Amino acid sequence: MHDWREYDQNPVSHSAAHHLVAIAELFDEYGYARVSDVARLLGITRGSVSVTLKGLKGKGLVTEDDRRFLGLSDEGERIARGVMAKKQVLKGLFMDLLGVSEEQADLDTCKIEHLVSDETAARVGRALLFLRSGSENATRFIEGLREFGRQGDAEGFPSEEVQELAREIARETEEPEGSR
Amino acid sequence: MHDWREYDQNPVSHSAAHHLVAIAELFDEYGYARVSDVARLLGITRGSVSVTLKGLKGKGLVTEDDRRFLGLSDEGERIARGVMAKKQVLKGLFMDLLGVSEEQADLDTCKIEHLVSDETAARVGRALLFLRSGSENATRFIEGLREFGRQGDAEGFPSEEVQELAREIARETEEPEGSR
DNA sequence: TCAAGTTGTTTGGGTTGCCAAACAGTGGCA
DNA sequence: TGCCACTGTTTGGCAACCCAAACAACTTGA
Repeated sequence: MHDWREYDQNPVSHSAAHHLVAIAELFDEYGYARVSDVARLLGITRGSVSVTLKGLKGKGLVTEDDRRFLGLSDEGERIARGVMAKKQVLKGLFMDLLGVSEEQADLDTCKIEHLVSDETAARVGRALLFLRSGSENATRFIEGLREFGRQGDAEGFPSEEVQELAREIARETEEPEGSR
Repeated sequence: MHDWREYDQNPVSHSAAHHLVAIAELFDEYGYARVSDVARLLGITRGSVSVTLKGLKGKGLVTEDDRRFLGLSDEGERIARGVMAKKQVLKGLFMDLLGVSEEQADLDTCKIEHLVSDETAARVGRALLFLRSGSENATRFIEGLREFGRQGDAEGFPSEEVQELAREIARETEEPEGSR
């Protein structure tokens, strides 16, 4: 169906995404962002940030002031906002719908935020808006799920129950051979 | 809250996970797996597989026959089954709950399957089981969501609507500074 | 004013994971 | 028997990323 290595064929790498988001966040909070600030926020050295940003400037995603203040181009801004929005909606999905703790949701979304497609993220957003619309259907669903969740075997992963479910889904979608 | 670079502090790398899953899938389908088979399935050279598997053998995840047939140790098997199950439940979540196309769901899950925590994956599994339990709440929710989904602006990502939602979630969870 | 701290850059090193190419071993088959 | 196809391994290269360390160019405060 497609090549499994598409995982790193994204518009920007995980690293680059974090650099862009860091600049956006620093700008939002302090009104400016410098190499050192980005390095501190990301927990890496100034040298690494300096090199990475050189590349991002080359790609036209990051700009630099005459006073060494960093900024984002329109495209860089768009990417950063997209990644930030994806993280938030995924976090909302995990917490509000699935009942995952905030700590865990944060860990999970941090890893996948930049990998999820726009389409899927948009749908997650819609689902979340629906969930928050106060619809009768939505609230009852959540209640039902919470109740249901307390029943199953909560031991480890994957539980036998979940493995059976996984096999079932695999049979249904009938992945053609060689797709991964 | 935690270091953003945890993204690559996983028990096994994305690459290693795919090698293990490939062996499991080949074994399921043909009853055996060799270096060449894995290479063909993953679309990389035999040399690369040879080197990677040397490492996985060293970690005790992969075994080798006297006839050069590959196998998985208990731990390797556990990891492979876990990743495969995660992929399937996430795919189910995206398709059945969010209405994402199979093609897109496949692309998305392929990228994140090995990154999602056991806890979150288990909860996704429970939600999916609930969805398939035929519960009145579940089916009504899906219907309501489908209807709701047709209303919003479907232009690009992130739409203004979704960005607003993201900001809202961010305000609620109130991420402490320096968490990324 | 001048020493001390901060800033951004450069350089050499290390890791992971891929490829291409060269080898060597094995099996079939004419 | 000898050739061809296939298998698995090794080697040198390359591209991302990271760090540590050394620099030069500022601020800044006593």
